Amino acid sequence: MGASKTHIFNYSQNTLAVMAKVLAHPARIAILEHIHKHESCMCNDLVGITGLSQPTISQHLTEIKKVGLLKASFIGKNLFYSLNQEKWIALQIPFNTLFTKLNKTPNKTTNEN
Amino acid sequence: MGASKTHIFNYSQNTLAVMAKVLAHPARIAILEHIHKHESCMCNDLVGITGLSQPTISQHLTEIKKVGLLKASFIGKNLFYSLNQEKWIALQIPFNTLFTKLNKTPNKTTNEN
DNA sequence: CAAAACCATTGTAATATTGCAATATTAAAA
DNA sequence: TTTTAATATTGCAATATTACAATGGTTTTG
Repeated sequence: MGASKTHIFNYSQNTLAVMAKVLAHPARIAILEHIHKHESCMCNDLVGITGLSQPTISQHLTEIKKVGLLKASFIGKNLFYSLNQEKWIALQIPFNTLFTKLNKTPNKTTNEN
Repeated sequence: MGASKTHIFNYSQNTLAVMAKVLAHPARIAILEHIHKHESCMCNDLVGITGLSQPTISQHLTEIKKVGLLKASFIGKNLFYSLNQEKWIALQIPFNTLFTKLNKTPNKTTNEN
């Protein structure tokens, strides 16, 4: 069937899965790291750095943009991408929520999810 | 071409991507939450809870097992899965490393990745 | 032993993802 | 206005993922 049955699951589960998917490719992690390290980047840089083709990089950037993690702005004449810090912080919340929840021994007396 | 060019990227990037991929499906998040909440589970429970078929659940469990997040043990006569707490804690490290690294304004004087 | 319960595996189909060549598109420079 | 550059989009091919029916292997019950 191929398509995930997202309707079965709750909002938190689906949201976290979407965020995780963005981090689920090493190129996108490398892109995020590079963009942050250089504060921003003219994204043909990424082609040279990764060795991936320009359309492939563009595609990965689109995936990262889709969840709002990138800000685009002109510096002088060129378009630069930079990390949307607010979104980056926000992204950590569902991860940390799950991390914390599953760290502790569950309390049987409290409610269900 | 369809296959990720993992050789282009470094160990941390590939490792994090693999971990993220495990969390990149709501069913696997639901499974992890359920297993933790009930300490362990007889995994036909998950079929009833999610509405996914038994082979699909089994497949997702295999994915989670592959990264070592599950421990299997017999309780009485039945096979129960439980969360490998050590692995769960360990999984958080690369995520938090990336989270923290990209939180701060990068220090231009320090070294490259 | 036969039936039932549970789970894994296999086979198959549908859809998604990854990647690149070719081709737009857009904006600055000549 | 043409050329150049940077990036986006389209089209296609290869591979991966998701899902389930059918089947197989175990173990427990009857």
